[in-house]
Amino acid sequence: MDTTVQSTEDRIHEAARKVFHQKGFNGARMQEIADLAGINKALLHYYFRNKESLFEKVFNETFSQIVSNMTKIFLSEMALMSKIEIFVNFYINFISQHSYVVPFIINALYEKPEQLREIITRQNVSPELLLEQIRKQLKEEMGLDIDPLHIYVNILGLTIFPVVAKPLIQSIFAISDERMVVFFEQRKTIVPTFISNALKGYEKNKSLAKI
Amino acid sequence: MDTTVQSTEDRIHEAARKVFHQKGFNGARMQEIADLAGINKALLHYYFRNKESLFEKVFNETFSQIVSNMTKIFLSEMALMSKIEIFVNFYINFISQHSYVVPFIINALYEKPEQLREIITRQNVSPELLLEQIRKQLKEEMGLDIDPLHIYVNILGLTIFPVVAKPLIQSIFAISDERMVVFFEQRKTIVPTFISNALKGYEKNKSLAKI
DNA sequence: GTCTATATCGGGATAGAC
DNA sequence: GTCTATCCCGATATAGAC
Repeated sequence: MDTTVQSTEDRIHEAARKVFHQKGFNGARMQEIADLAGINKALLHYYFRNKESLFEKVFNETFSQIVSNMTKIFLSEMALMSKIEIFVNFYINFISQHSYVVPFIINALYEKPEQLREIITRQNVSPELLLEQIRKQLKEEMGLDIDPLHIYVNILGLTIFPVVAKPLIQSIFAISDERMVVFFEQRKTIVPTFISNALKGYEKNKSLAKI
Repeated sequence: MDTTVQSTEDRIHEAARKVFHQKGFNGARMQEIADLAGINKALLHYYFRNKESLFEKVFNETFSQIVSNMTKIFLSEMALMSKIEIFVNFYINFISQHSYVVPFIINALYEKPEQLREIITRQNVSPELLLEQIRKQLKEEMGLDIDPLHIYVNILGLTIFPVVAKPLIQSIFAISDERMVVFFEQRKTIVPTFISNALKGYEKNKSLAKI
């Protein structure tokens, strides 16, 4: 018995993930998913009633993966700047390898906001812990009373935006694929340095730090 | 003669912009565009051969608007930090009012990279000037030899990402619409300060500034 | 569980009258 | 230029045999 052979359901699931990630709900074709899974369309509907339910499954899984990746490093026990370094490194690698994931989530949230909103709330994410942890570390390690949400969003923006907007940046600045690889490698050190500099700036100018 | 009444072509054009921006190419329906323009589908095809050509028109216009907004402030004659302040202020307002525009462009570039790539190159954007200008100002006003592309991308990421990812952030952190408005108002001052701090950090640590 | 065949419908595009 | 009617394909979904 060959355990490397996945069950049909798993193959469908994997194929659906790939196609939905790349094409989005509207762009995805059930035929393409079936082909990729090595089955026919009828069998898709045998396992999943319809396209919607298959999509929801993929969205749920992907969303929780994203959130988990975005939060778990910051919930660990390390110095804040170490967390930032690790996060930036990890995330640039992760999104480079799965460049479709974040646009997929963002796009999905624009395509069907109301349906997905409730799906998300059902996932009981607990971001309060995360923000509280960051607030505590900003205070204790750097003496800063800054809104942790802004700092966290800054970290995300500096890390995620360039990867997501890669096609846009590449088009505007006419950058080759090879130079883009170098560019993202550089960012693994540039971004943490940039953030570190910014936070140190607040330290010696604490009258402005209170936001 | 009422000059406030647009020509049919203009009404189609405006309707197409709205629908494509919100739904993307695959999500958009010719019927919806026709309804919004107050005409029927046949007339759409009379003015524009097919969906593709109508989309291209919208994409072209939107893309050049985005690029123009992204670059013109930095090509003017002001201190770099003033430019950054103005840019962040302007862009947070602009994207908040047109929240679909950036996702539209990014999504479009993922949906049909090869077709759009050539359309973009035809627009002869000149980003070299922009980067050269930023490099010059970093050097002359702050004594920094930093890659201007990274700094520029940082500015974009800090400004644009939170607006684009607004639905995501709002879902994860369970933030009300009202608090989001406040959040973006705060960012108009927080982001320039953050950037200013970061750049000042390079100044007094120039051994690390060379990237 | 898996297949082939088919129903059904939505949506882009065209024909042709006015 | 603008309309109604219609074509036609592609895509989701289902029926039913094996």
